[in-house]
Order: sequence, then structure tokens, then C-alpha cells
Amino acid sequence: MKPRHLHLSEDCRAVSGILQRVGDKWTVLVIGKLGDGPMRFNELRSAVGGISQKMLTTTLRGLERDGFVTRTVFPTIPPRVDYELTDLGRELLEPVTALGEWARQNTGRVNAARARFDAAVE
Amino acid sequence: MKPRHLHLSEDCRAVSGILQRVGDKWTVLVIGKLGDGPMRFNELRSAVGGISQKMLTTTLRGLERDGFVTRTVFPTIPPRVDYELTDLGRELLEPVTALGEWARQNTGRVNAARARFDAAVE
DNA sequence: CAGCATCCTCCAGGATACTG
DNA sequence: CAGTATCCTGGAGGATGCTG
Repeated sequence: MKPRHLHLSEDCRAVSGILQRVGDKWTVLVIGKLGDGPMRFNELRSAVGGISQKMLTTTLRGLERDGFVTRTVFPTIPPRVDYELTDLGRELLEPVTALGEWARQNTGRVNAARARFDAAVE
Repeated sequence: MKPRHLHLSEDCRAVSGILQRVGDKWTVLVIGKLGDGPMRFNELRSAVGGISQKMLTTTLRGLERDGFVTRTVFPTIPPRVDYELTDLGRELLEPVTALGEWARQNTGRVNAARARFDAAVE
């Protein structure tokens, strides 16, 4: 085994994979909302806001497939479906939240850099 | 006992933004390589592997614009251009690496969940 | 209510060719 | 060497309509 420096170079493909998985338009927003507790489909839809029905379905299926979310169907009329984070999903939420915290604290610096860059191009 | 205030909900748009920024196909791989020190264009190109010249240019421009990397041109013949992480870039690398570490430790569980899901659908 | 099915648009990203 | 400039394609994602 290679010695681990604190660089991500060695595992960067894996990092890239997980980031692409989680870096699509809706995934984080959905697991973010589900972090508050189980939710029904349309409840989640309006909580996220702006997401199409198709994309919510797609996103949830993906999360379910990867073991981040459970899907519970109540065979009532009308039907009721609850989505809830699994343990794995909640664990994922931690490093994601850390990144989110970083984002929250540094958007200012990023925006400043952008303004500087765009001004330089003029 | 889980920490009760993960509340990603409030800033989830910002999180989503930064994740989409960093969640494209090449960004993480590039800053991962640059984490080892400054690199020239083609050096970086072959280090990353599989990236087209166009996408490396695009990715680097984006990173430069956001203040994550610096671009230094040496007016020699042939030309030489060095790319290097800024402080901001190195700081970004930390939460990203944490997420990468999570990915490294949990790909097994995710793959297992996928296999289970796909088998159930069959 | 919670979806599937369909159609359509847009753009990330690859391939290729040319240049200072 | 380090790029620009074009062309092209797959797939993410939106809009709409139908169903158990």
C-alpha cells in the first residue's frame, strides 16, 4: 500500500465520482430537505421548490438505488409514499454539510475573485 | 446520538451551487493534481489523464476566475504556463478531501446497495 | 397522490484542425 | 507548448398529458 499523504490525488477518481453523483442539480437539495425527517413526494416537491416531477422521481430513484434513501409505500387511497434518509444517507450528509459550510463562508471571496477576473477581461 | 443541527436546509442552495461548481467532470481531478504543487499545462493534462485539451482549458479558466488557481505565463519560446492553487484553492481542497475520504470508505456500501436494488428490479 | 411516457431543448464535453 | 476555433453528439433536465 502506498503511504497516505494528505492529498486526494490517489483517490481522486473516487472523489470525482461521488462529487458528480452528488453534484447534479437536485440531489443535495433533496437530501438536505430529507435531513429534517421523512417526507411525502409532493411535500418534498414543494419544499425543494422549482423541481419538476420527473426530476424529483429520477433523483429519488437514484438515491434509493445507492442506499441513501428508503421508499415506503402506504397502499391507501389516495396512495401515500414516504421518503426517508437511511443511516448511510445521514452519514453522507455530514461531509456534504461541511462542504456547504465552507461554501457559505467563502462565497464572498469567490464572488470577489470573479468580479476581479471579469473586470480584468473587460 | 446524532448532532441535531445539521440543518443544511437553510443554505442548501449555496451548497448545491458549490457542489455543481466542483461536481463537473474534471474540476476535482485538476485541483487534486494541483494539490501536489504547481504544474504546466501539458504536465497537468497527462497527469489527469483522459481529459481533452479543450476541457482542461475550460476547467482551468473557470478555476482561475473563481480564484482557486493562478495562471503564470513565462514569455519564453516555446511558451511555458504554470498553474498553481491559491490559498482559497487549498482551503477548498480540505472539505473536498473530507468528502473524498468518505467516498473512499463507503463506496463498498453504495455498490452493495446498488447491487441489491438492481437485483430486486431484475 | 404519486407517479410513467413522450417530446423537446440546451449545453457539457469530445474530436479535429489550425496558430503564435 | 499552450492554446483558439468549429463542429458534433449524448444526455441532463424541462413541459405536458395520462393513469391507478
